[in-house]
Amino acid sequence: MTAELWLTQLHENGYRLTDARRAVVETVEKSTRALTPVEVYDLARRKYRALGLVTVYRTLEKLEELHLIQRVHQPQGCQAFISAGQGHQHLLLCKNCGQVAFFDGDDLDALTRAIARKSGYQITEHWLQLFGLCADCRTQ
Amino acid sequence: MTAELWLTQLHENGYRLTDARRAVVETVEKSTRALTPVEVYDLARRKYRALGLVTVYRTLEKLEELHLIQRVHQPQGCQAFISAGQGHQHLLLCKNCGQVAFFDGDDLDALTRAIARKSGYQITEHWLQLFGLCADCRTQ
DNA sequence: CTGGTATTGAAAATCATTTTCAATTAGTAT
DNA sequence: ATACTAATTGAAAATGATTTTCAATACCAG
Repeated sequence: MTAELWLTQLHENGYRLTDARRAVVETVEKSTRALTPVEVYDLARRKYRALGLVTVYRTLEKLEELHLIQRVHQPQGCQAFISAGQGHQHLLLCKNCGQVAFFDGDDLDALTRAIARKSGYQITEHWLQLFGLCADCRTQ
Repeated sequence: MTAELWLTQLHENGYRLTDARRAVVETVEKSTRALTPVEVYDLARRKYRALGLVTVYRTLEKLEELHLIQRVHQPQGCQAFISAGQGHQHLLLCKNCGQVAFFDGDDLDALTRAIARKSGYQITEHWLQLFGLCADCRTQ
């Protein structure tokens, strides 16, 4: 996924392409760690000085709506966003540097079925997130 | 876990027992769905009218610190708390009524090891949360 | 009972997010 | 190209959640 593709997605969904949106998209798309709206604002203003924080919020909203980014939940807070994975993927977060990796192939079907049987719940969704140290932080 | 035990825990950790804290503890301990600070405030004020919202925040903070409650992350927000499960347990949330159930016995070791190998991360923690419909909501 | 100190609630401060609004601008139709 | 028009913009104000400040109160050890 490149920034160009994200912009195309926006355009195809009826949104106009502006310098403000380009700056936000390029910033978020290339980040390998989750960014808060203010962090996006600070970084994106290097590309487009006139950018307003409100526009960052509004652009993030649209990107989330198009499933191009996703919110990251962490003990310290839940305001940060990262580019979304492809298909059904989960997050792996480095507690030290904040680096985000994706993984798929989680097969929780057996677990889910067992829990459903015991609890009487009909399970429709799951959230799984792993925390740890990335390869770089591990060796330092 | 009863409200009395929570109060004992607070006392044993050097905190004083007050009417305000008793009202908050009794409210949160007996709830089967996650409550936001304002919800706790509204409910607890039925027991202790003079309660202040600030005290609710301060008491929730202490209960979380003692691992008697835990924050619940949901798509609509992450400000709600629920009584914590025993040991290593995960949450199962009803999307309709908000009812919370706990489950344990999640064996994610095999999955975790596989992800660790592929990603190079050293995995130290995981968050797993299931969503669905509770038995009651399912049949309505 | 008493005294020292943790705790209280109200008000103000802070921080994150949303709304309002007039000016600008992207992109379509000419 | 040019003009038009609705979407988009940033600033300021409003809102909502949470934290800090502070003087008054009340818990509880002695």
